Amino acid sequence: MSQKKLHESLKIKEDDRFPSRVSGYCNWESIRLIKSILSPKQLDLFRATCFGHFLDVSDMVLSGQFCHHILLRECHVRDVDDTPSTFWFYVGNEVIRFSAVEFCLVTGLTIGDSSESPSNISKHMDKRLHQSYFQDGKVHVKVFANWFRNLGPNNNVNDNDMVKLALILFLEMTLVGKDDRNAIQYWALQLVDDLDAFNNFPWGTFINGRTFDSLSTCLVGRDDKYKERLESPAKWKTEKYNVYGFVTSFQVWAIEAIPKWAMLGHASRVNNVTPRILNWKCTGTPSYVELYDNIFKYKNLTISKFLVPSDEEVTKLYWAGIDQSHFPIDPMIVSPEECDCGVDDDDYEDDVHEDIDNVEGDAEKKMMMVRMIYNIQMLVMI
DNA sequence: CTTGGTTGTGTTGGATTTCT
DNA sequence: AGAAATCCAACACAACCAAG
Repeated sequence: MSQKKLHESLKIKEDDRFPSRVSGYCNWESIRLIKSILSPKQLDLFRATCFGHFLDVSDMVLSGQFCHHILLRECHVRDVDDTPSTFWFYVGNEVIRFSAVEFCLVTGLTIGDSSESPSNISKHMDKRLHQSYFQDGKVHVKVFANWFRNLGPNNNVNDNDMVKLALILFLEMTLVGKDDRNAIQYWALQLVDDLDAFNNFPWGTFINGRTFDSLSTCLVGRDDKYKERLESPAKWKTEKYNVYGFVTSFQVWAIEAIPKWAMLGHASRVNNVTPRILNWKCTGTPSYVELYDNIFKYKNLTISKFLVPSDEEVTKLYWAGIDQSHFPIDPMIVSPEECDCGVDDDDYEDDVHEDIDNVEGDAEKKMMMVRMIYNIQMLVMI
């Protein structure tokens, strides 16, 4: 992969990189709450669900600056046929990939068919939980969390319901990661009443999609905004954005992709199990400049281009939905001329279609090559 | 020790988008 | 069109740290 091309494909040019404050709505207080309120028996039941392993996640402090540095290095890429959306970041002198593969290996959440909309799935289910605990009224995340907190450890909610409500609490506060003034997703409260259906739901696809949407839009247009702001008389010069969704998955992936982060002491390996989110404790929140000086300015940085599942991981249920041939091991770099920057929305669709028509043959060939190389690499690794 | 800068976090008004 | 849901961003504040 030519460095020059990679450089040109950056969504934000090197000279336009800007400092910013970053926060996420992914709140791990849910796990602390659940641990303090559920009985040992209820915790065992929770542990057996699709979110059970998250009980063992260590401290997860978000380093907004670390995430920001990576997001600043996003490349323009072309999606290949039905390829699920994939990020490529130009870090050091190479690219690193964040796709559903990485999300899956980090979180242990299943990737699967999500053709049917979630609210449709639970349409026919009754609203028993909603009615018995909230009289079918509005339930905002904050209200729900407070209600849960006030239950205390000695409540009279039965074991099964307690586990179901805890699942929703974790889903809303941590995985979905949104403003806590928003309402919880009522369809999830219906779905959870059928635990089997809930456990089999492709949460990985759902949460990854949400996280991807937020990560891919949070920087759009912000470099220009930053410049404007610097020149304006506004008192408030700092750029700031919030990331929705499950940012922790992005950070833990980044820790594995850029080993220097852990070497500098910002994260420490506490385990060697699956999924990988259980292996890391995150404590460091170094500044933007410090990160540049110690990590991002280096061109010979050691990185992991993409995550490769271990022998153990390929046997896991959550891995079953992944078809690796759908995930290119090299980005389909798009040059600035082909990118959508500065193109009006109306014209954009047509432009894209033209582009695809022009390069379809090449893209096909390239993908075949990519898949071949990938298969060979996989064989070598095994 | 103080000071000033940077960070994450919490709270909030209000703008924007989506739903009905 | 109007309401509800969702998101943006302006603060305030405490913890931390490095320089003076």
